[in-house]
Amino acid sequence: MKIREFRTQLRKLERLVFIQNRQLGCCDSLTMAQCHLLLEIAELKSAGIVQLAISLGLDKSTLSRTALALEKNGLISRKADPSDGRSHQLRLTGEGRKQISRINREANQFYGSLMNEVSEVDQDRLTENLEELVDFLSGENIEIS
Amino acid sequence: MKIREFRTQLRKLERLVFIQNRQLGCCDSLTMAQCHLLLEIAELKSAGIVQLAISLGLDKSTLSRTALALEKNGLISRKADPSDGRSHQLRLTGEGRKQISRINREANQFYGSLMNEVSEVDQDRLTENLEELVDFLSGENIEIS
DNA sequence: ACTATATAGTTGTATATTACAACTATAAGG
DNA sequence: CCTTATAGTTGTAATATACAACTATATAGT
Repeated sequence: MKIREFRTQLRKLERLVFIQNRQLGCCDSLTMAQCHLLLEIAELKSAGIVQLAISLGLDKSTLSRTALALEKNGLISRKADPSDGRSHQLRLTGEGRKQISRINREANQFYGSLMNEVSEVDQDRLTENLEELVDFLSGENIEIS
Repeated sequence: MKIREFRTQLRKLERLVFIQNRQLGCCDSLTMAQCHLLLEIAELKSAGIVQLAISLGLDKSTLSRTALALEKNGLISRKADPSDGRSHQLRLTGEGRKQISRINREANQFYGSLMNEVSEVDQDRLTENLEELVDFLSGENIEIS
């Protein structure tokens, strides 16, 4: 059984990603939590606090405060949901989109320089490996042949 | 270029691992940092604060305090290094080893139940995939064929 | 329509995680 | 010995997070 080896590697990966995230530093102007939230809002286009809390696996109070910080920084805006008086939809502002570009540029540079070290075939394989792992850890592995 | 896809998946993996770690909860008696440190000491058998700080990628002050907590909980002991009066070697106590067993039992159960969902061949492939990713992200990819 | 319950979000509070800087004590090289 | 390097601790501050209590709005049952 490979579980022990698997777990050891997973811990290594965890720490690597932690350290790399800190080095990338989200352009030095955002905290990590803010950066994660910004990227998630970008992905969902428009979302409320509770929805974001669920999709990031965090408490809604945490998200409420992090979103407030992003709003103060002018990176997102909130708009009352006309169909539900309790809910506010969060969206990127123009400045938010610029920030996303900066984050992407830095991250692409970092991961791009790693990718340049390996062949195109390996690049594809690494990405597939990663997807497979994500599916596996999500418990969405039923259809892996 | 697969970078964008790769990064998206990496963020997903990050959150998955974060949430799963919290659910596993290190047997409800340790914080996550303490759990990581305990596992690292188990791996190194015996180590000083600075060595652990380097191998975990954290500041020595952080490790100093986390180690103190583990010591107070009776999970590790420290012994003055006879060859260097500044250094203290940290080691697991019997209780620490028991805790490690509990952590491993819980984690093996969790990952084991995921592993049971896939074939043995896939289990091996997933572990290899993970190793390859760790090497890639470490920048130790020079010899990947 | 009225009341009970559920949901979206905010705020108060506490804890954990971490880094940086300043410090003490010991080591090692000249 | 004197200077510099290293191991570890302590003070301080920022970040990250959860849980519980709260407000306001929505929805369902009667």
